[in-house]
Amino acid sequence: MARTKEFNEDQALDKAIEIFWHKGYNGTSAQDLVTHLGLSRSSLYDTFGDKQKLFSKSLQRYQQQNQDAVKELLDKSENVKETLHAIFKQAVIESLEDRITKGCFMVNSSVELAMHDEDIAKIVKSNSHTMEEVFTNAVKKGQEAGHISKQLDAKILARFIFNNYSGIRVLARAGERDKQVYDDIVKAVFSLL
Amino acid sequence: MARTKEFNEDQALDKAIEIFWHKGYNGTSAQDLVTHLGLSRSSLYDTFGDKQKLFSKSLQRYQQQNQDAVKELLDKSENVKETLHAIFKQAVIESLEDRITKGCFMVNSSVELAMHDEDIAKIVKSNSHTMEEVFTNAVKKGQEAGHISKQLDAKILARFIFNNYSGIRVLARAGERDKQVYDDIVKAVFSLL
DNA sequence: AATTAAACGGAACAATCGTTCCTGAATAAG
DNA sequence: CTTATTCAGGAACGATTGTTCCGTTTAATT
Repeated sequence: MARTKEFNEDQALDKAIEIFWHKGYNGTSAQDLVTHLGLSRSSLYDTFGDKQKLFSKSLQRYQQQNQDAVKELLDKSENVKETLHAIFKQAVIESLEDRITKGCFMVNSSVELAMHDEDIAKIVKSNSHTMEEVFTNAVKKGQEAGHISKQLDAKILARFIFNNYSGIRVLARAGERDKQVYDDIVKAVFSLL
Repeated sequence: MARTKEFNEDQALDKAIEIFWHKGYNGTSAQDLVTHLGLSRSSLYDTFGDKQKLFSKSLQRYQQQNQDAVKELLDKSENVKETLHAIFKQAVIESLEDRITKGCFMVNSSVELAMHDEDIAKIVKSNSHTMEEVFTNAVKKGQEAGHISKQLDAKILARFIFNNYSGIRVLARAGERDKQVYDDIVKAVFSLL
């Protein structure tokens, strides 16, 4: 029989996420991928098809990783407002720590490709939909527990939260390094919850 | 002496804004520019230098056009909160009307290029700085007139407003066509002012 | 009318793009 | 040992990229 695969496909995908995230789709060349993933050109194309498919798979994997993390945090949480606050604080920390500011892979891809690539558009929409659902359920839970104001519907607040999350990631991608700017936004957002 | 210019440089820049806005920097080829601007390759390069310089000039022109419009609206306004609301409503309308969803040229460029091109990064930062100033002054004015809550500092609210504006433009770029989503966000934002 | 500088169309440039293909070595199971 | 499959490496593909150059046309000034 044949030789077994020597590299882990998921690990390779993680490397692909890194470089696509950093450089974007159009900014990443085939040579970049070969160098960064540590695979030969042939292995790369045999395994993933072409650049577009590799990108699509990378974005899907990124989506799942992030959604799972957020969903688990909120499901487990006994004080949803605090957990949401922690999620935002973490986003701020990442935005400031990251020497090469990458923002959010989903936001970046959405801006660069969603209107030109139907596959990517589908992923972006699926992500928005799921995140809205996750946030809505979380807000409902928080409202029932008395941690979050009932002045606005859960869905409205969920969309509001998601919108500010996107905005913060754009700020990060733009290279904002002043912590006070992020903190001010977070403060304003959570004064509404 | 020499022949006079037959095309209007600013009109050509407006055409450049259109196509760069739609396709992004990397997505726009030299041929795209020749076709869309209606200039010959040689005239284009003689006039604007190279692609990067043309992009940079386009973005600067876009920035000035938008800043001037917003600044004038807010300076003239007698009820800043209502004017801000109108600005957001207008952004929503544009997001929904635009058959080819373009989002915001500044946000798009920021995400695509700010971390890889110092010239663009400078323009983005200058834009953020100016918009923050414009919004801060507007909020102050609204707070003094009693139209906007004084619970949060003007600068905090200004950054908060700007962040949600960015978020909405990302939504638009991602192809969101459900008016309710935008309206919900605007409702939440203005419930805080 | 002669001069001069700009605008033009289009050919041509080298470089890079994503992708395919080939060779030979490596490694597993039969 | 044979066979099957995957690996790496690199040559090569045509297409497209951004850019330059050149010869011609155009029009304002002297």
